[in-house]
Amino acid sequence: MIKKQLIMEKALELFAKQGFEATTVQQITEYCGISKGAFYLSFKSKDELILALIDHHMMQFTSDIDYIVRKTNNENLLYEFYYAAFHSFHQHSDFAKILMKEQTQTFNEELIKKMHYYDRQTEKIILSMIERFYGEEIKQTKYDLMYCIKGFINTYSHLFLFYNVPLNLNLLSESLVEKTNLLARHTKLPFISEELIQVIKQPMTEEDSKEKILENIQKKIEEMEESIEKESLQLLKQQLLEPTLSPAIVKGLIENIQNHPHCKWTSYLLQSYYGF
Amino acid sequence: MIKKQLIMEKALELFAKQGFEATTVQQITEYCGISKGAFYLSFKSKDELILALIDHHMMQFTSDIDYIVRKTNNENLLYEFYYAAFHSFHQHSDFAKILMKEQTQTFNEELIKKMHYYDRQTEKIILSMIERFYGEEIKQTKYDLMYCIKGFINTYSHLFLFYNVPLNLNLLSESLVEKTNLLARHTKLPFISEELIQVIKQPMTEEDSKEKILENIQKKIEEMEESIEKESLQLLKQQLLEPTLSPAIVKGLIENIQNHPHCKWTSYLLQSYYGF
DNA sequence: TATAATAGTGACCAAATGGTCAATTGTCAA
DNA sequence: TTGACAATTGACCATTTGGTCACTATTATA
Repeated sequence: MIKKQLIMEKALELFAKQGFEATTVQQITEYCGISKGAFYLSFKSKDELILALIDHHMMQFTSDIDYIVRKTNNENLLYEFYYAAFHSFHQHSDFAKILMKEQTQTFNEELIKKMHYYDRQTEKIILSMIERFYGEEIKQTKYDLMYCIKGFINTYSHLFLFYNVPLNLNLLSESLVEKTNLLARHTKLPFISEELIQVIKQPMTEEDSKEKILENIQKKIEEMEESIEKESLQLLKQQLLEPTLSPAIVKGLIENIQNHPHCKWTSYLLQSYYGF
Repeated sequence: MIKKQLIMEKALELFAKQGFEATTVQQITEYCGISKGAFYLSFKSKDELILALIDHHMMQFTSDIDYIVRKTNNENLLYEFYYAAFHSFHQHSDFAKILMKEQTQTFNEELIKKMHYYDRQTEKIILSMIERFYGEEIKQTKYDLMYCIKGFINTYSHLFLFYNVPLNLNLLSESLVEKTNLLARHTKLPFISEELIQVIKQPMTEEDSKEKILENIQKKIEEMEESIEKESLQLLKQQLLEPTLSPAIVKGLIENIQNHPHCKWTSYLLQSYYGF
């Protein structure tokens, strides 16, 4: 299990530097100081490794951003969002680079699906954020605004990911807040209509079904020692199988696991599921 | 020579669908209905093919956009720019897809350099456009604006490149003009300063030296039959070797070759060189 | 028609890659 | 110390890839 982590960390570095396809299993094992066989004890294939990397980091990123957006009050909402997003990209710049590089690549059907899935999650978060922040004001232009925000993050990330520029996160975030406000408050001419969004959404099929959440919870329960968090998870599992608890209690239970470092994604899924 | 074109067209399709690395020479030759040997008669290597593709299309794109920006009066400048850019992307969507996919990939040092080079050209064009259009007004924020425009094009291109959405180019362009105007007229808080741009520009070294332009002109002269355009090229070549003509005449000569389908890039280079 | 020159073919090659597995090494309870 | 079990190794394999070249077909020329 610890070996798995070592491989993931080292491989991440190599993938960021050379790209996924261009990095050989040999290189990875050499860089880890292990044998080829040992690699295949931890991962069934090279593909499984990249998939695991994507999952690990995107779960982290998505739940982090979601948490920030949830907990921040309206006044600093946009700023905190941008700050958190860029901070995360900066801190995990190797992963962010992979994300940029492999974004639209086509080797692996499953990988594409995963990317799409997490992309949708991010869009959902951004959308809920601007709906809360601007309210009715942006009803007609919210999809455009969401796309622009995504575009800003993408474009400006390049600056510090691929050039070694000194990064003033504070200024960057403030600057983008200003731009976002301008677009939100004065745009009259949206391009992305509701129906356009429907067309785009088509390819998304995989929903977070109850079964998938249960599976996730079960896994977490198994790898966790006795604690309040574990008990909360068990109760939440029961609740999913047979609803008996009141929403307040459920929310409290989710709150309980929120801060456990291994349950961020689980709590994100549950919050999405229960619509909190 | 005609074979070369066939290969480029067919390969473009495959690259767009599967990516460069994932497409084998075998697949290309089969798709063209030729033998492997024939492929290597036209291109020294697979790398040379992708390089040729990039050059061909980026020269086209860059000089087209530059021409549009030059010839359009201020009133419709932004609109025409966006329209032309998206129109070009749409018409050569296979190439645009490759551009997106291989954007930040690292296989080939030379390819990266090429991409950077054309990227800088595009930035130059956008910058000159907004400087002309907004004047002093955006002095402090022009680099941010330029990045946002690039970001808009990137972000919104995805919509029609990777999803089959019906495309209303007119609406899209108008919508982006509105956004651009908002950002240009009201942004007070730039992020990208002059010195930041200098840091980024560092890696660009390859300038369009006189020698490179001469080389290009010579090639065009050789593959051209007798015509006004050829004569103009010969005079322009002379002028580069030994300046004797007045600027007005030079400008006229460039004008002459402007419309020849094979001289668009040459005329772009000359205009850049003479600062017209 | 004969000859030369050019274009095109596809079997073949060396190198590299993801993945396997018999053999070796390490661990630890008895 | 032993021996059973698990972890680890790296030589090995099948396959694929970009690229070559001796040979054939076609076209232009005399």
